[in-house]
Parts: sequence; structure tokens; C-alpha cells
Amino acid sequence: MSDIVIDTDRPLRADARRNHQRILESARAVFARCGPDAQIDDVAREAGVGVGTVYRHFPNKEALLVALMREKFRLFAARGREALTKDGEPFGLLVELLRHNAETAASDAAVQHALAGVGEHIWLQAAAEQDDLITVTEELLTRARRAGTIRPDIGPLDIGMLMCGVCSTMGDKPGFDWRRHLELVIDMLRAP
Amino acid sequence: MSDIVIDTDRPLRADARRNHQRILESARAVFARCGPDAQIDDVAREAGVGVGTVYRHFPNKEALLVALMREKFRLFAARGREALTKDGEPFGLLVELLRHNAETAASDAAVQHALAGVGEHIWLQAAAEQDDLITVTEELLTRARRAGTIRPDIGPLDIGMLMCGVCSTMGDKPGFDWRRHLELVIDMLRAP
DNA sequence: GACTATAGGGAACTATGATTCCGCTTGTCA
DNA sequence: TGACAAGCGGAATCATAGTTCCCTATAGTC
Repeated sequence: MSDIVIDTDRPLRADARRNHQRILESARAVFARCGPDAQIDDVAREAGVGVGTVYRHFPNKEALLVALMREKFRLFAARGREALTKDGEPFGLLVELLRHNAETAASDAAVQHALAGVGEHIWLQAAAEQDDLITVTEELLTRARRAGTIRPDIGPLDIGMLMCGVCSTMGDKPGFDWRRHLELVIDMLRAP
Repeated sequence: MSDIVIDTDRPLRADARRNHQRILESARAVFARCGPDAQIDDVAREAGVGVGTVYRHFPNKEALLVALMREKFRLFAARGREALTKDGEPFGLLVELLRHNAETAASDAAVQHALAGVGEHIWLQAAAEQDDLITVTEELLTRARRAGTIRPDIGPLDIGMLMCGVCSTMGDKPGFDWRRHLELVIDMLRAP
């Protein structure tokens, strides 16, 4: 959300702040439409700004993608935190969360491809957000474990990995049904 | 294996046949190394031929990728057929097959990315091979169902989808362990 | 209202990598 | 062993899309 390179602590000019936001939103839309081969020109057009402006805010295309990943992880972590405040059967809360997140991912090919297709070096740039997500997930799992309703050997990274797998089947592969994939995974998570 | 455009039924010249094979092998190696952004020039160099020669055998890069996918599906189907000839507990045979295929996929980023990242139109060009694989898988599943050792609601497309998910976690994602992913999936397949 | 640092626009530049083209080579067959 | 069609090599071409550059516009400030 604040990926612009700032070398002073001066606040951004109002128009810049507005554009930054607009670019991020357009990027989300364009990446969702075109996956990782979305074009900067398209993002710029969609945002109603010039390419130069995009580059003023994000040093390159990769940075834009990373910003989107980060945003997504932050969203998932926030939802996790929210789930922690609710009361109810912990496993059920987790399942609800996973379904919700999967729907979000499905509406946005960027994440799907970002998670599945890009190299480690991009992945690592969202490490902080991921760690946070992992922490939250761990807490959700702990509660479910205590309640005895989840397979006890499942860790937060397993959840990430399995969901990554579900996301990979979200494209337009003939015959695949990611919702079924998700339900199978959820079934597997349940305590025997 | 026979993707060269032939407008007569004349057999290929000996050197052409040799080169066709060599190109396919090199493509496999280069795609395995570089994933979908392998370069035709590299394939040509590795095969010890000029780029022109590659293009004489495959109209474009996509065709090369499709040829590799087809080859892979054919291999998996062949292994499935082989499993059908063995005797032993059907579920065990299936598991052995899945593990074997996963190892193969893991040694070859091309498939992994081809399965996960490319669009429907490429996918469809391997439809015949896939259908064959599905048929074989269905037979394996039927036997396991009869033996009562597999979750009865699992179909051949589920297997494909789940394995596609496993493949998607084979990259260099920090903390992911696709072998664990596979074992979790296998566990889920088992009859309750 | 004027000044200036900050921000924007978009044409031009560049890099990358797929694809084409054509003159040369080599199997094949009589 | 010659003829010639089939095949090969790789420099040149073309297309795409990321990135830079610099001139113009404007928000913020006195």
C-alpha cells in the first residue's frame, strides 16, 4: 500500500496519493483479467494516467505484482484476525475463512498465478505479510486442535500449500472444479 | 512425437527423423530447466541444430510445449496400463503410480507450468491423450472401488485436479514440500 | 498571485526473444 | 555417381512490451 520510494518523510502530494491508489486498483483489475502477462500500458490506461506515472509509483512491473500479493496476504491475515474474535466451533470458523479466501482468489487470476508461477525472489518480497498470515493461521489451528476437530498434524504452511494447490486449478482448465477441490481438501483437514 | 507438418505420406529423411527426436529431447531438458520461458534458441543450441531446423519441425514454440505435454500424458497413461497388468491391492497400485508420476513431474518444470499456467487452448490440444489417461485412471479407480479401499466418490478428473495442485507446489516456494502435499492427498483418497 | 518542488504524460528508446528467409548441404534414388 | 528434393543453418527481421526521459502541469506554500 506504501510501495512508493520515499527518501524524505514529506507526505505525498494529494494528487499523487490519489493516483497511487488508483494505479493499485487498476493493477488489481488488469492482472485479474490478464494474469501475469498484464501490461503496464493497460494498467496506466485503466487508471487514467500515463505510463510514466505508473513508474513514478512503482519502479517496475514486478514491484506492482509484489504490492498486489502483499495486499492479498494482508487481507487474508486481517480476515484471520477477525475469525479469532468470533466465537463458534474453531474448525468451522477456519473452513468458513478458507472458503471466503478461495472465492476472493478465484476472482483474481493475479494471485493465482503469482502464487503458482513466479519465482522465489518475488515470493520473498512478501515474506513479512506471509509470516503474519502464518502466525494468525497457527492460532486458528491451535484452537481447532484443542477442540479436537482438526487433523492434528496440519500446520499453517500445509494450509498455505494446499490452498496454493486449490488456486492452481482455478483457471479455465476443462473439467476442473476448484470448489470441489477445496471441499476435498477441507474434508481431509477434518479430524478422523 | 509426430508433430511435423507432413503434407505427403513420404517418410522423413533419416537425418530429419534423428533431429526431430533430438529437438524433442532438448526441449524437454531446456523446459525442465527454464520452465515456460525457455527459449527456442536454447533448445536449438542444446540439440546442436539451427533455429531454422527447430521451426521446420515445430511451427512455433507453443507446438513444442504441446508436444511435451502430450508425451507426458502418454507416458502417464502407459504407466497406468502397466499398473493394470500387475496384481496386488488396487489402491496400493494407484498410490505407487501417483508417487511415480509426481516424481517425474517434479523433475520437469515444463509440465508443472504447462499444467498450471497455460490457457485452455493449449490444454485442449492434448485432449486425446488426456482422454486416454482418464480412461485408464477410471479403470484403476473402479478396481479400487470394488475392493472398497478408495473413497468411492473420487473420479479420474479429481485425480487429475489434485495432482495438478500438487504439481503447483513443486517450484521453489520456501517452506512448501510437495511430497508432503502428495501424501496428504493420498491420505484423503483412502476409504474412510 | 507567484514560485517551486513534486508529479504527470506519453513519445521514444531498448531489450528480448520469436519467427522468417534464403543460400547451402546432404540423403535418397535411379 | 549425378540430380534434386528435402532438410539445415543462422543472420536478419519483426513484434512486443518494459523502461526512460524530458517537457509540461499543478499542488502546496509564502
